[in-house]
Amino acid sequence: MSTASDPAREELADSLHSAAIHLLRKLRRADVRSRLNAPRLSALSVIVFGGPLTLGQLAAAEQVRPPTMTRIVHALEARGLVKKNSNAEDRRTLHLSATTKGRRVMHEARARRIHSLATQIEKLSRREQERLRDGLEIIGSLIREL
Amino acid sequence: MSTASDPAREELADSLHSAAIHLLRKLRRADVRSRLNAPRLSALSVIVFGGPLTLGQLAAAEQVRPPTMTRIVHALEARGLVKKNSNAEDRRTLHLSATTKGRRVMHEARARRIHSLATQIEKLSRREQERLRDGLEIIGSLIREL
DNA sequence: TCCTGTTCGTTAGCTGAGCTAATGATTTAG
DNA sequence: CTAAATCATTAGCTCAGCTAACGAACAGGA
Repeated sequence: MSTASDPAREELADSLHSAAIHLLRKLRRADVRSRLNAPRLSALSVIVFGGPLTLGQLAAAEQVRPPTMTRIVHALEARGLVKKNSNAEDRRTLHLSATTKGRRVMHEARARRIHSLATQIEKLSRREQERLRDGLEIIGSLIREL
Repeated sequence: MSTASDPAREELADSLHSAAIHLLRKLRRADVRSRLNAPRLSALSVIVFGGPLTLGQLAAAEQVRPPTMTRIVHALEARGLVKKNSNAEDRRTLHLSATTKGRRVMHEARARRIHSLATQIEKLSRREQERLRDGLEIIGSLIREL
């Protein structure tokens, strides 16, 4: 068992933190051509795969406050990627759904965005890809608990 | 060997992308008390550990354009964490170095910033921590190649 | 020596993410 | 049927990232 001051654990946390910063900075530039940056692409993905959902649900899924999501959705709507449907059940809420164009653009942008990453992953051995997948699984659960 | 259209690899790239986004969003909030957000803390760390260096070198190390780094350094300087020393060798450049306060604040902020993360890591089994470290190593090399 | 081109950092000006606080509209509860 | 809660938006702030343009300083050749 580790003690509370285990430096290895802090170092681990630190490199995780650092990796996230640098990875995002890289990916941000990798996708200049697409008009979809990381937050927008991520939100659109949730709408595409998560079916119709309200803005509040989307904000919760993306771990963001509603005002932040309002603006992201507005940008997506302005580009014709997302449709805001009023909800007859509860007229305070919206039903967000992806348009056909939204679906297409999402898949294209996603492919572009992760292309450089996938290219690097391709160079890894089968065993290394295994280890990467394994580590990501743990990181995912870590984030969920945060 | 994987083929170029291996969906597993794209899925891997995608979850890496997604993990980075969500992790940073979480950590951003975790550290409200500290006046040091992720980019500033990261830059200060490089200055503390990387000894005196110029703004251009720092920008390169952080994978950011000079104007971006100019503003980050300005904020650090305004808080008395970093000193800009003129360089006699080449008066176009600066020598950036951390102040005593800068070193102290960096260590404190770093500890705070990764605390929630380290707490979660603490809950992982020894084996899981191993897998996390392993995955991060691969992610690190991936980023370097990007 | 001086002129020219290059390099370094800064400034100006833009887009966009994230937040809190306050507001209007609607629904729910009492 | 009024009061409280909930949902999305607006306003207003800090900050990160970029490109373009610029002044200051260096380096090299006529």
